[in-house]
This record gives sequence, C-alpha cells and structure tokens, in this order.
Amino acid sequence: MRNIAEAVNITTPALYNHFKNKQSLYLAAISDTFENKSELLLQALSGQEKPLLRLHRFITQLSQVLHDDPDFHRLMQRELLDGDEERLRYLAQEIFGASFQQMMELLVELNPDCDAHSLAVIIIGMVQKPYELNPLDRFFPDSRQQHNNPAYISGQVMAVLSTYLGDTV
Amino acid sequence: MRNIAEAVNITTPALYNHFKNKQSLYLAAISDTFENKSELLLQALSGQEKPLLRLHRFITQLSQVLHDDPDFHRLMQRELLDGDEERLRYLAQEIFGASFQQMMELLVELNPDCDAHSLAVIIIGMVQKPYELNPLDRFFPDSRQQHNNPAYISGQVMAVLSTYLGDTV
DNA sequence: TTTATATTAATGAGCGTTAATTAACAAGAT
DNA sequence: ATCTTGTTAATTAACGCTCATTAATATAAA
Repeated sequence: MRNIAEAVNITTPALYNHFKNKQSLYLAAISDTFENKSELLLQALSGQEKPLLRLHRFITQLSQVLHDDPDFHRLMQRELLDGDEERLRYLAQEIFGASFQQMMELLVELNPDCDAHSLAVIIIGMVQKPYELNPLDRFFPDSRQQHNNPAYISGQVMAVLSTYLGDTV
Repeated sequence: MRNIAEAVNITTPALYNHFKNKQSLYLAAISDTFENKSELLLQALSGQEKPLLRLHRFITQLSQVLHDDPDFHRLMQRELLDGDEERLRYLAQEIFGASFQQMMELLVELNPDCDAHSLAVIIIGMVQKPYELNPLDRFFPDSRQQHNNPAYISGQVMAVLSTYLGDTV
C-alpha cells in the first residue's frame, strides 16, 4: 500500500478513500488488467474465416498480449499460484471462459476426433512458455533476441501445429 | 519461519541452530527439491535409442515429475516470478542447463533445420501448462479426470509433435 | 453546507531475528 | 568409573521493524 501510494503521489491513508482495503484494490487491479484482454482474444478466434487462419490470429494475438503487457502475464501467474477459489473461478469463467469455449469449437472444426480441451491447454502452453521462461533464457545456451519476439514465437508454434492440424482440414 | 518451526515441532529460534537465516533455509529447500529432478530428466534424454523414443521418454518423465511433486512445480513457478539473478542463473545453469542442452541436440537430430532452442521451450510449455492450469481446470467446460494424468498428457503432446518431427526422420 | 479527498499521527499485529539460558551428550583427563 | 569440558540443540523472552489500517482533522469544490 505504501508503494502504491507513493507511485500515485498521495499518502497511504488517502488510498482508503478510493478502496476499502488492500484486497479490494488488488481485485480492481486484476479486473482492470484482465478484462480488456479477454475480448481481444475472443475477437481473434471469431469470424467467418478458415479455422486455421483464426487459430493463427489467436496465437499471434495471445503472443502479442503477453509480450506487450508483462503485468498481465505476471498477475496471471501469480493468480495461478496463490489465487483462492473465488478468484480462480472468476478468472476461468468471467475472463477466459468464452475464449476457451470458442477455442475448443475451433479445434473440433479442425480435427473432430481430437480432445479439444487438452489440445487448447497445450497450445496455450506453447505460446505462453517462452515468456514464462524469459527470465531464465539469457542463462541458456543459444539464447537469441528473436526468442522474445511475438511474431517469431507465433510462427514457430504454427509451424508445429499446422502439420498436425493442417492435414485434417 | 514460525510456520516451519511448528511443522517440525520445534520453536522458531531453534531453526537458527540449523540455518543461518530464512534465506539460507529457503535455498536449501530449493536445492533439495530441484537437484534430483534434473538428473532424472537428463537420463531420460540420454541413451543410444532412436531420437523420437528418447523424446517420448523425456516428455513422459517430465510429465510424471510435475504430477508427482507439486512442490517442485510450485517452487519453479515462484522462482520464475520472483527469483533474483543469482537464483535464476543457478536454476538455468546448474539444474536445467545440461538437460536443455541435451534436449536441443536431440531436436537437431530430429530436424536439423529447426530452431532447437525455441522448439525446446515450446515443448516444455506443452507438457507443463496442463499442470499450471490445473487449479483453473475444474471451472472450464469439458474438464475431465484424464487431463491431469501424466501418461495421457504425454500422449497428447507426442501426438502433436510426432507429425511435425516424425516426417523429418 | 455538504461531500469528497487529502493530511498527520497513531495503533496493533506479524515478521525475522537475537539474547540469555539450559539440557543432553560425547571425548579426554584424572 | 568419574569428573571436566566443549559442542549441539533446545527453550523463553524480547527487540526492532514493517505492514495494513483507523482516528482525528483539514481543505477544496459543488
């Protein structure tokens, strides 16, 4: 609370005129960070274009979001580690529910026999992990600039996926 | 410190007969949790068998480790979020360096043209993300038991990968 | 005049840590 | 065998600091 107050140039108790307590300020921060992202992702998945194109658009969008807003990524990770049941439900249902559903339907279109749920999770992992491992990356061999580039990452992910999904279209 | 002391049935100051301070206790906990895992993963990658088989063994082993030792997974995530430079270097070099190197060499064997570094990260993401999203999973549609089963997860991951890597062997 | 928003000062709880002391036990000297 | 000594590991009590939060009060705008 002291850090936040300092960052917005007021004293700590003045924060309590705007938020009931630390918890409610945190929830407001989470909501503000998450809510506009979910719409971006849903839009990328929707449309009348060919499924593989929409998948590509989603992967690129997710990669871009993770790259452009590190706070979003960090808050997400922190919630997964420490979020209580109520916050996790909020995240799963209000924030990512619609996108996840849409994603699964898209995957079934591409491959009716696949386990869409499992595949969706795997794809999210492919895109997100490069950013998650980013703090470690400079200590790994063969670390290069492009490994943190959204376009490059989504290209790599699509290369792997399109051989698996492309044949079934 | 109070919680740990209570868990081991001594008083808090007695802990300081065993560890200099909280930081050193934490480092000891991390080392103990991480060090034997890295050897398991390296073993799975090594050997004279066909590359695709070794990859499968690695993915299964990683999946198994993440499933069997949730503390390992949680500590890893926490270090990625909050680890200082020294601890991240330790993790990248001492713990996962050899496995990562071996993994890259294996991927080059499978596809000499691929970006092994990028691909290695993506594969780790495919395996790890199901466990990372596990707390969220029960709020998602189509949530099933098997999505937390190591054998099932590694099967799904291999299904995606083998079409991409298998053709190039 | 009321409402919103800021301030200074203080409170109470929790934290890591240290001080001072004691009990248990092993090793060497008598 | 007993006594001395040193080490290890436990205890109770307390310290100093940080934290979120509240009380009491002031200021500015509607």
